[in-house]
Amino acid sequence: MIRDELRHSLSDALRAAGLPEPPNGVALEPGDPDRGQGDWASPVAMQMTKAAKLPPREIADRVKAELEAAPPPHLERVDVAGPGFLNFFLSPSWLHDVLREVVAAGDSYGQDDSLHGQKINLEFVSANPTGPLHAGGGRWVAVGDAIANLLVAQGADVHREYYLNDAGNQLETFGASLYARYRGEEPPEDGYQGEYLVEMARDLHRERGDGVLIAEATEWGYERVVEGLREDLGRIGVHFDTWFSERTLHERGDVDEVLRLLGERRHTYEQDGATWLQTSEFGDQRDRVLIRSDGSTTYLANDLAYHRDKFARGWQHLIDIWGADHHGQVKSVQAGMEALGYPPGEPEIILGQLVKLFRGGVPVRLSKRAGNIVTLADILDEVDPDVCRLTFLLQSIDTPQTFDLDVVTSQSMENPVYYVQYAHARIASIGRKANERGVTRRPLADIDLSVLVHEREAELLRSLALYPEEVREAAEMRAPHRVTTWVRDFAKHFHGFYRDCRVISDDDALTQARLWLSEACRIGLADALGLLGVSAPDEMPRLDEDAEQ
RNA sequence: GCGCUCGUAGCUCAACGGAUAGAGCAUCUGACUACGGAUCAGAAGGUUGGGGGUUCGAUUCCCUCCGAGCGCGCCA
Repeated sequence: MIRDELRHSLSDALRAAGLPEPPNGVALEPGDPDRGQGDWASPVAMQMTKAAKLPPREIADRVKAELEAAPPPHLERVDVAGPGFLNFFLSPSWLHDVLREVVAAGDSYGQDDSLHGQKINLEFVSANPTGPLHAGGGRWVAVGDAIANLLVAQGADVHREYYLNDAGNQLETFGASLYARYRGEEPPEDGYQGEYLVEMARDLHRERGDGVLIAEATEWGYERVVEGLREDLGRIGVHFDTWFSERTLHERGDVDEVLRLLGERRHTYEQDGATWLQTSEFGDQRDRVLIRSDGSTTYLANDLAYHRDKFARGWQHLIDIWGADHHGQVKSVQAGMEALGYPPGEPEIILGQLVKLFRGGVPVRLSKRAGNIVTLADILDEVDPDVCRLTFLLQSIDTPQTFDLDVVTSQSMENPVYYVQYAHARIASIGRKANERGVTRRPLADIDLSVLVHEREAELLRSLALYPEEVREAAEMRAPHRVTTWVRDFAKHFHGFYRDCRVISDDDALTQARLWLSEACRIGLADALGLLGVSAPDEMPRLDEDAEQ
């Protein structure tokens, strides 16, 4: 990796110049060649002004002299610019090395081992089993799966988990609503009004006839809903390793065990007939109830038992993805786990802002109970899973997403998935064309890459050089949209290259080099799309001629 | 009232504390007798909500005000 080599050279140069090294490491960033910043740039001289008690330009000059005395690979020259930036100008050969690195790594290019061997449990979606997944929930499906992919790419052992809240009174309400429909009555006022329950009741009648009891209806409906959840998730290509039933916790006495442990550790107290947990001692806004005065346990008590079980099953780090509407519970759960003796910050909670659904610019109100829902399945009926996923992965989860059904379901230019996939399909098309003409790629070791000097080619290789670091940062920040941003940018470079640089030509040497460059691009595109859970097609349907009016 | 999150081009969004804040869409102007035109190039578009502070340097960190979303139950 050229970046590491340059960092080492900088460290050596600092030492040789008798200067200390910045405590948080030598900064080195990609430069902008168009602005005369070279291929790489370091602000290290500005970082050191205080410690070295010297003006930044002078530090930079000294470091520059040392760098010239012992130049790093590919170095053509170092400039000192602006307030004291050290700008590295490299010969194009550094980019040719990038191409070789990409091809050598193959499909593992972009992978790293920063989380090597870590056993991580990632829980996401976990929508209540009282109805189908709604459209907005698709965000957690796409984001969760992509984060799992990112963690795996960093060497972690990742377990995807879905928590089924099948022990609370929500399920009872659901059962009562279904039962009411079954008997041809309206659901209770605070029950689930959704149309889907009418259909389910009809099926229940067909399968089991008359005389079904409410408990039986509830179980039948619950199983039916879970089947539906699995099916919807399967359609978008997401599979969970574990579907964990909350009931398990009660049946095994795990909740009682947690209550006993918390009491033993003297973190609980009685008040107003209820049992409270001193979560405020661990940073929560106030204490929380564990056992109600009627003797039942709260959601928090059950959740603590659940997270304790995840650790007991051998996972070293727990990550939950929650919608921002649950942010109020973050501290409570973390405080409870700390009270149980687990490390602070467990589980790690990734909060995502919610999706605002629009149709033709008009907001769509969603409520499972009111029965006015747009489901994920509805979206998948209209667009393929790739479009659905990428749309949810376009932006940071820190910002609320506006998801316009009309825009997403139209094959419009606002939908970047085609743009990116088209780049991949073009590469495959080049391969097909080469075959037709009897052109085959010779071993890379025999190819002279020095003919790759076009600015379009340089752009692609620069972008590929930064890719592994981009993936690592995306994993660290739990920010899959960074990969989306990268791949959109990369696809743009590829389309530009394709336009300006003919791959298959009469120039055999150039053809060979460009075929290998295309292969490196294919590797990058396919890997990034894979992380996002989006397919990388070799062909795409042609748009109709008259589609542009 | 308290807490969490957010505020960037007309719209949707990017930007490890780095140099002249970038893309896409929309608008306008152009481009191939070509490996797939779902393509490419250019123009225009900004007081990064306002004001302070820290820093060599702030969209980014801190404070404050304004505005938005969400949460503040012995619901889950």
